[in-house]
Amino acid sequence: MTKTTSSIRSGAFKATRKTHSNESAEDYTELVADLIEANGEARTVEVARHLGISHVTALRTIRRLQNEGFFETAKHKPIYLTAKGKKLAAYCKERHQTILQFLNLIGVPEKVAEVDAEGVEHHISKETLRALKEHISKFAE
Amino acid sequence: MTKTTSSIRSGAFKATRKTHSNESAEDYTELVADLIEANGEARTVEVARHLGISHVTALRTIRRLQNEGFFETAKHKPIYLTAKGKKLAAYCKERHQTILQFLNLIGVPEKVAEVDAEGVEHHISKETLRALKEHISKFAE
DNA sequence: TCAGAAATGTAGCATGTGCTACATTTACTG
DNA sequence: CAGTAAATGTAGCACATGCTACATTTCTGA
Repeated sequence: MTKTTSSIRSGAFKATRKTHSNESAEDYTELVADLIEANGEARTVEVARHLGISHVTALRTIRRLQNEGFFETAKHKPIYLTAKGKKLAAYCKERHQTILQFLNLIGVPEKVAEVDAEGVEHHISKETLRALKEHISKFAE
Repeated sequence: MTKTTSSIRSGAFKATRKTHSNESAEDYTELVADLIEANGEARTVEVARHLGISHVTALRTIRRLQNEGFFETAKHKPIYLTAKGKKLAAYCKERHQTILQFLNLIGVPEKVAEVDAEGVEHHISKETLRALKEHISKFAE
């Protein structure tokens, strides 16, 4: 019994780590989409302000995400979303709303729900999202 | 309207980042508890195997968590949990079970549920956990 | 128009987490 | 009890993300 009775589920941990590396893409694209909708454009300082980080960190990450094809931007210019970025932002926004709806449904206070949704959303698979939606509809009857 | 119509909710992002820094403590203590329960002791290589990472990475993190008061260990010796570590592990284990129960309840396939639970659990507040439990009981009637 | 404010950019540092390669220590087995 | 396998440890690298300090560019208003 050297193999341990608890099964080795390194797969789940690996999956979580992989998801982590996408979190910034999800947060940034969604935020940039919001800023564009609200202001017509998204600027680095605004992104930094909303995320509560320094403008330098925001700048560096925006550049990385630009290289990865989520943003289009140029020196001293605003940030725009590519098609890829828009798609991701739309998906994230909808997922975020669904999670908030669900947390609201089960009676989680609004402020707590906002924080939890922010942390949790990156780790919700399409299957779970679908299940959540169905579950919500049952109650909306 | 330079302030942006969308409210600035940097608080939620900050909270998520803070939670992130505790994720390894949660994963490691829970895993070490499982290993001790199964094998009588926890060794670095086993931790590494279960997490799907190299033993070097596991070693370094275990050391950090030892400095932070979660583990007791010594060179070439097994890893044990401090009272602080045991408390955290127990809380995490129960939370994990609750989340799995909930995902099962709404019909998420087992394998997907395992991955989602692993990713999500670190971001579930006490309030949401309580709400989840109450929600589950309603259905268990 | 031009000076100061705001935004952007660069340099350089820290921490956490991932890796491989290699060294040493411990444990097992013939 | 010696030799090898397994476990542990060290050195040194990478990347993502956080920071401050300082430089440069752009915008804005008197």
